[in-house]
Amino acid sequence: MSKDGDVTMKQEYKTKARGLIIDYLQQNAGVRFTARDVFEQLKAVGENIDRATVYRNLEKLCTEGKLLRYRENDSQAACYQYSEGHEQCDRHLHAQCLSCGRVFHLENEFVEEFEKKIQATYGIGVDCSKTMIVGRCDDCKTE
Amino acid sequence: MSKDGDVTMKQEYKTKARGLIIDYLQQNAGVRFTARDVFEQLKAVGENIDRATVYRNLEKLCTEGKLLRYRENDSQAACYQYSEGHEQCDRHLHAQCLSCGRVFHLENEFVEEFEKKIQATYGIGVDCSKTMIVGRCDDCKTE
DNA sequence: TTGCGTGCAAAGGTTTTGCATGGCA
DNA sequence: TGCCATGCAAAACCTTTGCACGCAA
Repeated sequence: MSKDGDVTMKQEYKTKARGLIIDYLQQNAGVRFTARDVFEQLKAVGENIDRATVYRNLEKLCTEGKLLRYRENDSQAACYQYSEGHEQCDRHLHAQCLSCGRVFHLENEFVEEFEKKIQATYGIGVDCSKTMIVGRCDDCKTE
Repeated sequence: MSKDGDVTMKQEYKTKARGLIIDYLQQNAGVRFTARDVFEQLKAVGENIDRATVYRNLEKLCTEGKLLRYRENDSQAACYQYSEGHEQCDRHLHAQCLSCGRVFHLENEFVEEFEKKIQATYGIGVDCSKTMIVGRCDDCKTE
């Protein structure tokens, strides 16, 4: 009888597919992408990794907190972003520019203050991994 | 030659489908729902409104600003919420409990403060109509 | 009469799932 | 050997689109 919270760690293998996908993340750190992007990029360089494999790996990385997943209003596909040096993305809020797609990590005191006030005023404990502040960054405002 | 920004108002008809959909919104004010929910509820009461018609009407209501549309991380389907008395939803932020689905309208001074600080610190002008703070409300924490 | 809204059907894109196979430890 | 990851194929969903028809103004 095994449960999710099992003490024994699930074993993991280093596979070609996973390696290629992680390479993709690192080469595209800070950039928004979809599962399709990964799939097609790998295909373009002659690596035939299956769609399902891409989805399964991205899902896993999200679960581990290494990858940020979110959805944009105008797109059916989920977006992902990998950020080198931000591997605890479930601990702080994020904001995204809907024009250039960049994601900013709001690791700031006033943001924590904000979360506390939301809790105090509305009784809502904010879930950082599922919240995305959306707007437009200064670089894109002049466009 | 007509354009989107035409001076002449597009004509609108009062139709059965639209009436039924607006009824649904009013009966479900403050509740999160999907296009599918609307479709199935109408079907359940014997009203065979087409899926496409539901989508088209919801889309239109969103464009008019009467309806809030957003996407949750874990669902492929878009979510909608109608709020009686909150017809200027593009002016304040919202927070949603991912357990019960309720949406809270953050019409509060400290929220505006927060938006200003985001602008000042990160250079991002927050778009309220596309942002959803996600978390868990007190009522659902005990569950 | 005019033109918008609807129903219908079909297509397109995204994501998941079951199963057999292959490969790493 | 044992078990996880992958590839493959199919299915499930969500959403959009084109077209012809009906109905309100």
